[in-house]
Amino acid sequence: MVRTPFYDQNGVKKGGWSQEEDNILRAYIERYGHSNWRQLPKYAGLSRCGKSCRLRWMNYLRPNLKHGDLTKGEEDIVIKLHQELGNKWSVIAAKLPGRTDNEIKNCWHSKLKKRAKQCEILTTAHETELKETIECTSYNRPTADQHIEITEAQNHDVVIVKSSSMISSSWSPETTSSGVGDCSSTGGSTAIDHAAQSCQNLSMKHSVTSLEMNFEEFSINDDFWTTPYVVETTYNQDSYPNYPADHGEHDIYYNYYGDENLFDQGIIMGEFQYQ
DNA sequence: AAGCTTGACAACCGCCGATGG
DNA sequence: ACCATCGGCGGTTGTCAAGCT
Repeated sequence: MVRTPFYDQNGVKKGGWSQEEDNILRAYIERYGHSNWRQLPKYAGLSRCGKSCRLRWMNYLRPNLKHGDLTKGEEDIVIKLHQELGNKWSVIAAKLPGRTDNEIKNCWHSKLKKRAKQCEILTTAHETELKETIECTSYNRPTADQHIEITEAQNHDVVIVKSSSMISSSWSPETTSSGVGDCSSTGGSTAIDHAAQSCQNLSMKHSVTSLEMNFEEFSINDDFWTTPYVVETTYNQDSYPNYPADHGEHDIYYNYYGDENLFDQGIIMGEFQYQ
C-alpha cells in the first residue's frame, strides 16, 4: 500500500520505508534526539530528506503511538471536534493521545466524513420537527402525536427533551411528570406549563456541579452521541457551543445553563433557539 | 476469471509562521 | 526591516487490497 521506493534526481530516496531504514532512524533518534531534522538523515546515514524522516518518526515510529482503527469513541470525538474546529487535524489529534493528525485526517476522509454528514442530516430533520412541535405547543395543548416531554435527569442537571417522534404513546400527565420529582402535573396544563414547572424546580436547586466538557476525560468506550452534554454554570458559548445533538433512536439532550434568568425569561423558547 | 471501482493509508508537496542572523 | 532556514500543517497523490460487475 506504500509507494514504490525510488531515488529522485538529487539521489534522495522517496517512497515507502524499509524495515532497515526504520531501525536506523529509530536508533538514531533514541540516541541523539531530533534537534535538526534537515541534518538528521546525513548523520544517521539515511538517503532521505529531513521532512521524510520527521514524517516517518511522527506518524509511525514515535513511541506510544496507537496503531489500528480508531475506536467508536475516538471517531465520535473526531466528528464532534471537527464540527467545532474544522480541519484542524493537529489540534484534534492532540485530544486523542497516541493518534496522529495524518491518521485522523485519513480516517475522516475515508469514513467519518460520510458519517458526519448523515448525522447532520438527521439532526436537521429533528430540529425541524422540534421547531414544529414547539410552535404547536405554544398555542395549543399538545395533540396525541405532537408534544414534547421535559424531565429532569436524576443525576444530571440537564433538561431532557423528547421529541414527539420518540414518544410513541399519546400525551398524558403521567408521561410528562415521569422523572421530574415533585413537579406536579395537571391534566389541564400544557406542555409548556409542565416544562416551566420543571425548569423552576431546576432553577431553585442551583446545584449544578461543575462538569466541564473535557474530551480527554471521555472514555473510549463512551458513546459520545449518547452521553448527555453537560456544561458548567459559567457557560462560555464560544468555547462550548450549545448544540442539539441527534442521537438516532436515543433522546435529545439540551443544556441547563444554570442561569435562572434564562428560566424567568421562558426557558423553553430560549432553549429552542438554535445556534 | 478479468476488469473496474472503491476504500484505506502511507507518503509527498507546497504553504505558512516562527525564529535567528 | 529583511531574508534564509526550519518545523509544522493540511491538501493531495500513489498504491494496494477488497469488493463488485
